[in-house]
Amino acid sequence: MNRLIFHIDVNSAFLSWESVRRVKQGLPDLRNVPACIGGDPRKRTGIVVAKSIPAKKYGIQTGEPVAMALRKCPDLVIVKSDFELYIKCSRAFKEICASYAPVMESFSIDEVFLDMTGTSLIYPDPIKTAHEIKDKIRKELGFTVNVGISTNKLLAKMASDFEKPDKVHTLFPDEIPTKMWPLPVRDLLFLGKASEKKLTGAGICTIGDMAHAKEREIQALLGNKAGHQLWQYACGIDDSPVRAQPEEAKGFSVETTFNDDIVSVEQVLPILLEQCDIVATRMRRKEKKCTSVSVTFRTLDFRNKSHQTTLANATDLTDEIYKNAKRLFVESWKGEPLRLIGVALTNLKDESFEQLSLFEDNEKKERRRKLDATMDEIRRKYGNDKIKRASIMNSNGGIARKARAQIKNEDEKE
DNA sequence: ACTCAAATCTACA
DNA sequence: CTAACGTGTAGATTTGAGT
Repeated sequence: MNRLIFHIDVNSAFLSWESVRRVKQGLPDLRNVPACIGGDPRKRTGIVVAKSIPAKKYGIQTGEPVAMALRKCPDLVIVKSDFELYIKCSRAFKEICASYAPVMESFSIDEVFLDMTGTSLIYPDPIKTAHEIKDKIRKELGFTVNVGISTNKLLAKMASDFEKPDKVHTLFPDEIPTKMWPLPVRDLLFLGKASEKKLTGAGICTIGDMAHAKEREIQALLGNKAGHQLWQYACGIDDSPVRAQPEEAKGFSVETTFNDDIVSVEQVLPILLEQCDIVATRMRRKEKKCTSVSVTFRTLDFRNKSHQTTLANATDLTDEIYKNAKRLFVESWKGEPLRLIGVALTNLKDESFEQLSLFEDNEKKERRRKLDATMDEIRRKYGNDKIKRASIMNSNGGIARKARAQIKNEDEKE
C-alpha cells in the first residue's frame, strides 16, 4: 500500500523568525531586503547562516564568510543569531504540524516529516490539506513554509525544495522523470560536494543520469554503501519510516573557534576544562556515561587533527574526562598555532544499567563509593559556580553562556 | 588475513 | 588576484597495531 508523506520546511528559517520579531516591533521586514543571519565580519567566525531571497539574488550563499557576502552586496543587513528565539518559533511551528498528523518526525530545527497515510477520511485532498497547514502557520505565526508531498520521505523532501517560498509541491513517483531527473546530482539528498565531483568527473551530471546508470557503476564511484543508497534515491526509492521518537544521542561534542590563535598550553587547558564541563553536563542530563573521549584541533591552514582514547570504565565525571582530554591534547599537539579546539564524548553507556550491575558486585560497589567521593570532592572544589569558572576561561564570554542556553532548551523539551 | 580502535572524511541543517 | 570558512552530530572509510 502506498504511503502519504509530507515534508514541511520553514523558508529561510532563522531569517524569517528574526523578521517576525522585527515586524511585531514595527521594524522593517528583513525578508524584503538583502539580509542575512551571520557572525561579525570583523571576526573570523563570521559566516552566513541564513539569507533573504533578495540576498540570494546577489549570489550570497549559506556558509560563506560574511566578509565575502558584503563584497557581493555592500548594503547587506547582517543580524546575529538568537537561538532562544529560534527554539520558541520552532516549537510553535511543530505544534501546528503535529496537530494535523498521526505521526510527526522532527528532522531538524525547521523541518518535519508527517506521515499522513490513512488520513483520507479526515483529509480527502492532500494538496488542499497541505495548503491549509501552510496557511495556518503563516496566519498564526507570521512566517512561510514549503510543503512537499509524496509517497516517501525522500521524494517529499525533494518536493519541498522546489520553488520557494510559501509553496506546496508534489513529487509522486510518476512525476520523477519530469520533476527530479533533470536536476543536477548535487540536489539529491545526502549528496555533497565530494560525491558531486566524483560523479560529474565520470560524466554523470543529473539525477536522471544516476538513475539510468548501473547501480554498480555508482557504487564503484561513491563506495558500496553510499553508492547503493544514493542510486536508490535517484530512482526515488526510500522505505525509511517516519519516526516519532528521536534516536538516542550517540555522542556529545563541543568545539570553539577563537578570535586569537592558541599558541600555549596555558591557554588551552582552561578552555579544555570548560569544554569538558559543558559536554559532561549535557551527557549527565541524559543519564549517560562515555567510554571514549576525543579532542580535536584545527590549525591555521584548516587542517583538523583528532586524538581519542578508550576508557577502562564508563564515566560522566568532568574531572576524569578532563584528565583524559588534557593528556590527549598534550600528546598530539606539536605547538602549531590553533584556531579551533573541541572535545567529544562517544561510546555512550546507560547510566542506570551501569548502576544496577554495580550493586551486585562488592568490588565494584567499593569503586562506586570512590567515584562518589571523587564527585563530592569535585563539587566541593568547583561547586555549581559556573560563572566563576566561565570568567577564568573565556575571554569572549561566549562558551558558557551558549551551553547554559542549550541546557535550558533541553529542559524545556522534557 | 582478520579485527578493533583510532583517525580521517563526508554530509547535513 | 586569491582567500576568505561555525557548530553539533552521525556514519562511513581508511589506517594502523596486534594477533
